[in-house]
Amino acid sequence: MHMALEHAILVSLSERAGSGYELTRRFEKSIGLFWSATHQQIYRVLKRMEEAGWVAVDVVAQSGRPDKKVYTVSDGGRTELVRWLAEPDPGAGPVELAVKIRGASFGDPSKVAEEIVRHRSAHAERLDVYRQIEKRDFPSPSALQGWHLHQYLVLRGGIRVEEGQVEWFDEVFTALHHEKDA
Amino acid sequence: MHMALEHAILVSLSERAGSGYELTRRFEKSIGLFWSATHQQIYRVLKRMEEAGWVAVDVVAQSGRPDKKVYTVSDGGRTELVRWLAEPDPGAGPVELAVKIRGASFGDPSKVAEEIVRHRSAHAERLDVYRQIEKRDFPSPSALQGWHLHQYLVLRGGIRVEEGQVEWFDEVFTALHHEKDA
DNA sequence: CGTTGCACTGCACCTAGTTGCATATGCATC
DNA sequence: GATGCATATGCAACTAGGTGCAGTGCAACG
Repeated sequence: MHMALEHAILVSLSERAGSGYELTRRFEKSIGLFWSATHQQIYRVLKRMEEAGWVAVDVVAQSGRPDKKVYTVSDGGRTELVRWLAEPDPGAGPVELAVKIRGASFGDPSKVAEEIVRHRSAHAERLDVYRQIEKRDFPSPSALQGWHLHQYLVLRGGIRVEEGQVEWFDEVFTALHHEKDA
Repeated sequence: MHMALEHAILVSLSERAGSGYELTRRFEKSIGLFWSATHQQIYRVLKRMEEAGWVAVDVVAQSGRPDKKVYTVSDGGRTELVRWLAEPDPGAGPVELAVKIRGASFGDPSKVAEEIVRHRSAHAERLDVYRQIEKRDFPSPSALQGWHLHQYLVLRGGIRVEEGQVEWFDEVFTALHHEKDA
């Protein structure tokens, strides 16, 4: 699962321009509820993004503080974000999808909805596999002990995670779908 | 979130001895339902573990196939596994905890149960924070549109994930607790 | 006036992990 | 007999990311 920090930063900067330092704070809070990135990584990626022409820098002098480099998404960055939002990514995890959802307004939300549908079915299939394993290997769970019980509990974790994912995807799709109509 | 692949391998090898190749297959399947590791990484870690005296190697000649190196957990490895299973790790994610649960029988299951309780409360707290944000920032979700809607949906994802985690932790704790009595 | 502390950026080094390639054995298949 | 596939191991090079350290500027505390 590659993190695609670039795109998370593009989304965040699209919402509001900011410096590397500010972005670090944001990743510690709202975005970073499920995502973490050190300032180092952010500075490095910002540099790379600047070289790629995805962002523009603006050095801002501040009173009482060192200068800061405020980054803004440039045309190249907007184009890339639109491309990425529309591109199917079978390897994307919930975190990447959350970034796509959060950035949907900066591209085509219906494309994001399509991606959600694809992932919903992938997770539904996996959930099905888990449930079949559960039925086949653990027909009477209350009798389990030791090692077998522990294996069962881990499987239960997988089932709960997938259930949650599928329900979430449904919620997201329904909401995006209704929004389209409005 | 460092993966602690060493410990996952220790657990897997405790269940059954095997070669690097076999471990790679296992990580693709049962364990790797939520965990991935390439053969490269596994070979490298096995080498490191051998040097650390956690595993012992046994070269086995096979008919019709190249030789394989079968790894077994040694005393040093068992000690380390017991230590790791009992050690609290606030930075552990659900994946690491799943490994601990799966390996509980090779250490002290009640210590693992304690760790589960700790994480349960951490996730319950986080869930509470999310729910407060939900109530405060999105009092009437059905009216949301665009960007605000998308932010809300991501928050919903976080809430669902945490809910699932907490429920799972409860299930695990209850099961481990009953097992203790039996 | 010195120290502490925050805002802000950055370098150098380390670890974990992936990708691509190499190599060897033996089977089945065309 | 060649080609391809599965088993089995490994090296070399690369990427992503984290850790440690360092420096600047200014403000507030004592």
